[in-house]
Amino acid sequence: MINPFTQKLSGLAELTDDDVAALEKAVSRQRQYVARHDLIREGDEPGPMFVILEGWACRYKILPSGARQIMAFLMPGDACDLHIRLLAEMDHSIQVITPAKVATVSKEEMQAMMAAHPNIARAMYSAQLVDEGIMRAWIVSMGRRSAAERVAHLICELYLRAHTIGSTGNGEFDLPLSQTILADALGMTAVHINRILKELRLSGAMALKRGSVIISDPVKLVQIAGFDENYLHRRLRQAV
Amino acid sequence: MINPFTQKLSGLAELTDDDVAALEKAVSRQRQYVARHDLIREGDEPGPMFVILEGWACRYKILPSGARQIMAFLMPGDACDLHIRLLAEMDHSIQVITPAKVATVSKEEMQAMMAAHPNIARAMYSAQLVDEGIMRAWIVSMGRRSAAERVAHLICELYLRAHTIGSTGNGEFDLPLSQTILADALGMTAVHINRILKELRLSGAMALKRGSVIISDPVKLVQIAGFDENYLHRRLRQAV
DNA sequence: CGTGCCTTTGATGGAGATCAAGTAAGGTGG
DNA sequence: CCACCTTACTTGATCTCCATCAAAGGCACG
Repeated sequence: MINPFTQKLSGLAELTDDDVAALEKAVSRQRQYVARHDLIREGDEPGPMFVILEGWACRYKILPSGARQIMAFLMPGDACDLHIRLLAEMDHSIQVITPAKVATVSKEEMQAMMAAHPNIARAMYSAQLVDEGIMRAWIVSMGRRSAAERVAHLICELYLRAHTIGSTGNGEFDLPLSQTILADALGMTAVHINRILKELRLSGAMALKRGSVIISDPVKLVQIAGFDENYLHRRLRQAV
Repeated sequence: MINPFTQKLSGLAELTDDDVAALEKAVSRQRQYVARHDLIREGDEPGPMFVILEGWACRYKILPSGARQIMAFLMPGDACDLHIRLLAEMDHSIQVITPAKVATVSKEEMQAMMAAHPNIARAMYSAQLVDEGIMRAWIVSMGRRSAAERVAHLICELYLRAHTIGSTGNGEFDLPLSQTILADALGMTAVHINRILKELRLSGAMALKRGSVIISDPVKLVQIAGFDENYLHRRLRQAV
């Protein structure tokens, strides 16, 4: 089974066998973490780049009030923070949500690999652009979408992202997020998320169960969310 | 008078005279735009990189409902979208807010400059990381801060950003944003922004007038906002 | 077989949207 | 210089969405 990092990047640029071999080698330094382990905390000095291989993680920040805001979800294949070593300290924390297997890639390894493999560099840059697009989409959701639209939009996004790493099956996919975590990501309370989920379930659009989502009516869900997948850039420019 | 792009990048990496000369040359293809001109629209194929030299711009998206969400402000010195050519189409639009002078830098020029001037490359990557930090901060604001906190936080951010390009003077700075635009950026209505501004004015923290802000009590404003400037990364790592 | 965490449901209050005017300031043409 | 127009700002009344508080049930895990 190919690793999800390679799988994701191969969707962002043409990779040769040589490129693939380099990627496989790059993620060979792996560690297993228990759920809720912080990979790095706000204020820490950035270290190596993390690549999620199994499980989910998130970027988050705790406010003085104690409230938490999740700013991004990281799923298998996602890498954090190319070039992060340029900064003196992290402005947010990264935590594993589920038990997770994570690889670390040093700055030197990364630089060498990107210099020797331009396809990989291109894929990494595209991945970063997509991540920025996702952040912008989150800003739009938080600013101008209702609670139900926000939930539906997030589920659409996560479904497509899971799809590109091959972890979906006919309208269903694993979503190891508690309602509390969804609330922290969408800027709501867990109680309200719960009501919205009930609403969406009754509408027949989707149903969230412990650990997985069933998208019973994809068309309706997309319609509720006002979802346009363009920001995920699944269709990239051919010749650059 | 040195151009603001050079000024901003020189705060992000040590630049030699040679680097500065290259930057000055890079932004020599300039054009003037009238207020509200779209530099590029959602769906367009990405072209050259834009560098704002005078005036302000913003990234935004229009929802099916007609609502607008602004996702970023661009002020003099800010560049848009390094590597954007890797994507097939824009997932958002960029519009000039005021009359503005904007330079365009082709992908080839940019690549040549970054290859020949590693300091510039480092500064550009740092700038991109800061921009990502700003987006994350916006997500936090939208998700977990009250209207007054959001406004105060944005003003703090814009003040510091304006400060690094030298366009502030003792607690006052130019802010050419209408209340409608602030509303579109902060996910509120113009009416509500107006009330919040009144509140902030009466509290003595700050006052917004046509075209400029007076920060009468910086300590109070920072306190209202819960502002921590770490995400702007004004202190960068020395040796990388 | 508890004992926590997570989910579900109800009741109530508040922040902010919406609707509806009205005021002030700048721009333009006569 | 004045009448007109446009754009931005200000204020009030009402309504909606979502947060908050409270409590009970369910599921997983030790």
